[in-house]
Amino acid sequence: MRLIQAGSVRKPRADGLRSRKAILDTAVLVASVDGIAGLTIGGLAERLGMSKSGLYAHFGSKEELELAVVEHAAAIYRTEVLAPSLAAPAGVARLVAHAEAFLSYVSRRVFPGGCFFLAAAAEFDARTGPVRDAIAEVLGESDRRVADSLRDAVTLGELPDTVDVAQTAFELGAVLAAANAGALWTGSREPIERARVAVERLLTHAAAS
Amino acid sequence: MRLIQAGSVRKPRADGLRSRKAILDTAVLVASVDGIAGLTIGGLAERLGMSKSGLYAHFGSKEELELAVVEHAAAIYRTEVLAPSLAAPAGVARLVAHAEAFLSYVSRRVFPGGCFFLAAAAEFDARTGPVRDAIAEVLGESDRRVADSLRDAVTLGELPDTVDVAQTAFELGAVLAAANAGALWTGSREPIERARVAVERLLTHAAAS
DNA sequence: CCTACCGATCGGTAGG
DNA sequence: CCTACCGATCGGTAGG
Repeated sequence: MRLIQAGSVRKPRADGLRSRKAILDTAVLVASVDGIAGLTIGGLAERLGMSKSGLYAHFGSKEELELAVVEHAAAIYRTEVLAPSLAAPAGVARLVAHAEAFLSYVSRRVFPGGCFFLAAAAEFDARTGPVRDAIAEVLGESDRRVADSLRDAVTLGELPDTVDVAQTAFELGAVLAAANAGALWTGSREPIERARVAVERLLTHAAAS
Repeated sequence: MRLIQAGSVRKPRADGLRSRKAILDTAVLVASVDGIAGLTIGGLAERLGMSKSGLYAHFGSKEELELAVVEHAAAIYRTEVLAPSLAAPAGVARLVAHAEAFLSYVSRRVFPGGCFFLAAAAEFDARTGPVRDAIAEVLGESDRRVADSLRDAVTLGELPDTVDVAQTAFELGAVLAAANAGALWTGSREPIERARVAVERLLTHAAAS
């Protein structure tokens, strides 16, 4: 029995994991600029100075590579955006922390092609399959962080219970996505600052509703 | 002198123009779903039941085809979104007409992959060249329609002159783009309705500022 | 991790 | 508009 699929369950060596990480670091950069469909095994291998079959030693197929790339990008997104906001106190403070973390992540160009998951969502909006599902999971986590924080703010009495949580979450998400798109398209920081103003205005309006 | 580039200046026959239109109609549909980079001469030829060299009779290169596709999509966008809003009276009415025309265009799926130019902007935000420039031209026309209408509204006394035109235009654009992205991603009409609510709220806020 | 290969498809061209 | 072709590159595999 042990021999069945022995290759896929065997423990990778330390340098195997290191080279897997090196591959994914590069793949995530390429995918953020050229799109996930823009990833090619050959192109990636050349950038890394290894052969195509060297890549196939780590990922059995293109789709496995794509999934690993999305998971690698997810870990970065959680570290850069979701973790910092969770460190802030629940409610309005966490909502503001989320917006600030997201705008910082966009303007620091953590991914050179802007927010990996907004780009991926646009690329995969007409497709189905495991890659789309993995992208949806991360987008869902981010949206839930916003909606949950709004609900917490109501529970804590920071916002009135007349606030439309889903509507406010939609508008906050719209403004953050537009900051990303605008910063990429124009190359300026203006969209980032406009998003800050809009978030503040949205929260002021929610507080007065 | 007349013989130089005689081929490219000769007058196309009527059926040549008809088949060119048929090619572009199909190409625009494909590009809206798979992206402009997802267009292939071979794939397009097969869908149209013609040979690859048949396509090269109309477009000398892939980039020429891409430019023609963007221009064809631009004509549709002007007809569906920019023309209807221009028919409305200047000011707030034209602004509302623009938003309604855009949301209608998105929810009627004039392009099956959603707004052609928002998708194209995401795809080309890291590139340079004539295709990006053609996309930028259409996005600029649309943004100008919003900003001009806001300024007209101030001139007409419909909005106070304390309104921040650029900031309001940013927020309106954000909400319309989010309606497109959300409708595509979720497949529901909810983002369209949320955008309507947000536009109304934005205008109410601007009127009271 | 490698070399060496596979069939399929890419954009594009020659010649009609 | 066509057939027939070009070199390059795609994802993937055999065998080491």
